[in-house]
Amino acid sequence: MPTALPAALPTTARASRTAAAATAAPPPMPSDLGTINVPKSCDVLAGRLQQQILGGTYAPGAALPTERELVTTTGLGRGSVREALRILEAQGLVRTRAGRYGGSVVARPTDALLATHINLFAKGNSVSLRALVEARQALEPMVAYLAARNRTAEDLATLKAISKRIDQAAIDDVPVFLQENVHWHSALAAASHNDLLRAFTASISAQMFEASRLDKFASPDVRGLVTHAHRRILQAIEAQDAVAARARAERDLQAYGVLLEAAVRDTIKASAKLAARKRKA
Amino acid sequence: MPTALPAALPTTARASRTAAAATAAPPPMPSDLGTINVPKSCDVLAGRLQQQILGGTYAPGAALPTERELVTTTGLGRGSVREALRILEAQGLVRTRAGRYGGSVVARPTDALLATHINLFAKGNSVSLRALVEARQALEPMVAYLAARNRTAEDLATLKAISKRIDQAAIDDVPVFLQENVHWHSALAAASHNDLLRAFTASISAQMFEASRLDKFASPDVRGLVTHAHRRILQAIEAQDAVAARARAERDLQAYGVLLEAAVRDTIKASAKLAARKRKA
DNA sequence: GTCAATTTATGGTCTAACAATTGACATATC
DNA sequence: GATATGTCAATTGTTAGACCATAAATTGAC
Repeated sequence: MPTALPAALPTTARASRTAAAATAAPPPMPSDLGTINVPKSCDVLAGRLQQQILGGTYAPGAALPTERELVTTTGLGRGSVREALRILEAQGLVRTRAGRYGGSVVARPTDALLATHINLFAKGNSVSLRALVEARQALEPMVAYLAARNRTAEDLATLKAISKRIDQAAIDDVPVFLQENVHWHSALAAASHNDLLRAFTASISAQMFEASRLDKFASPDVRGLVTHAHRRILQAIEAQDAVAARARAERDLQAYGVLLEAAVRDTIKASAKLAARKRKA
Repeated sequence: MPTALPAALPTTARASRTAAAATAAPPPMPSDLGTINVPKSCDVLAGRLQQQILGGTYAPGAALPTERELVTTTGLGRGSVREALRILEAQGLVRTRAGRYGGSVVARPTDALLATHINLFAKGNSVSLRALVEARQALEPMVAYLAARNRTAEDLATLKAISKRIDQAAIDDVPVFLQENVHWHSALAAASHNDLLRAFTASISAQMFEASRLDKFASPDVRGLVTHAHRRILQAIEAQDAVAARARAERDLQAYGVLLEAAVRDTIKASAKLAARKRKA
């Protein structure tokens, strides 16, 4: 028999396998045991380790016990231990390396990982382009505001360099233009010095990049609008005028949203026309 | 020898184990092979399945092949297959059940799961309360705006019910007050009918709830301010006046932020005083 | 018809073994 | 001495096989 583990399962770990009865915890009625939930051993271990990592028992960079140590201390099999480590790895809390002096070390979840998860959520739930644009309209003005307030000289230099590359590419190199555009938004978010907004923005920018590449939404006049908007926002950030930066970001995003909606409408019309032609033939 | 798998690893799966050389892809210089990255078989399988799920090969609700089928079709061992499934499970893309006619079925990543990952990111990177408040200041006005525009009659009824409960609890039941407060923000976000904003808001609300519970930040006057703010926003949402809803959310969040900062300053002062007293003794 | 026992395909878990990886150390070569 | 090269050992990576636990379908008793 596998060694019995104490039953507490951290709530942050993962969704429970069986739906909770009615509204959350069942009241302790006499002889009315609530729905019983038997967690997987790997989930329990992952949850425990997660608690310890977040609780500071293992600082970032510190080495977790080796797999075989975990096997002996927990009484679980190596397979279960490894599954637990894969879960923690997917959460970005550990990094595992093979070889002597290898093993699992505690890590901080990266921006990129959070962006991946946001991406999965959006794709998995078929989040509309409209919702994406709305989220960006919510975030970017605050990002611009904070960037103007908190930017360093280095942030400003980075933004200027990217802006220059965008101006050059806007003339004739659409792929580079779009790519550098993503960089601009990332750099802006970095300048805000707010990790959460930075991660949110990174994910949304990446997704809008995909969308605009697929929908071929980057006509010369849109490119002109974008470069102009960047210039104006950059000026406000250079002057550290937070209120102006926010106002300009708001206005330009509104214009961008209108343009995008028009483009989407056109695309839909075009595909409808195409479908009609197909029906005729 | 383990069966050789074709080498393409989807970029969305996980961070690569070895750092990429310099800036992204190394140019194809003669005899300059880039850093070689040998992925784990479970990561490759997880990536493939992820691609198939997102690509529509398996629709939500559809059953994945059984573990043993995957073992035979991929040539991998069962351990690797199971590790891949744990990764997908952590990403919220599959749900696995034991027993006959059990197995892994494709799922949509839930709000709660995304909130968990945002939570891990914030905790793992020690994101400041200030950053949290700023993110909320960015999101909530847009949420209120959209809620006023998109709310259904049902949304409105839910918000009213919660608002009533908050008013009652504000008088003397602080824990319930705080908990219902989280519900309020969730319901508001739900009324916006924007999945992304809903998930973001849910995570941030939950984290602020924790923070305010720990910091005992809920004095009677703060509670009064909050209930008043909710009433005003609710009125705008009932009237479907999006602009007013946004403006009120903005104003109230600003006030809230100021109050919170003052409270944090007090807490710091108090703990400093305490430390000073300890040094004396 | 209802309920309990049985069946059986599935995931959950452990053990055991070997392969692959990788950093440290020792050795050889110049 | 400096720089390759080889060897070693600890660790993860991976497979194989067995058995247990779970749960839906089926069967059978009443």
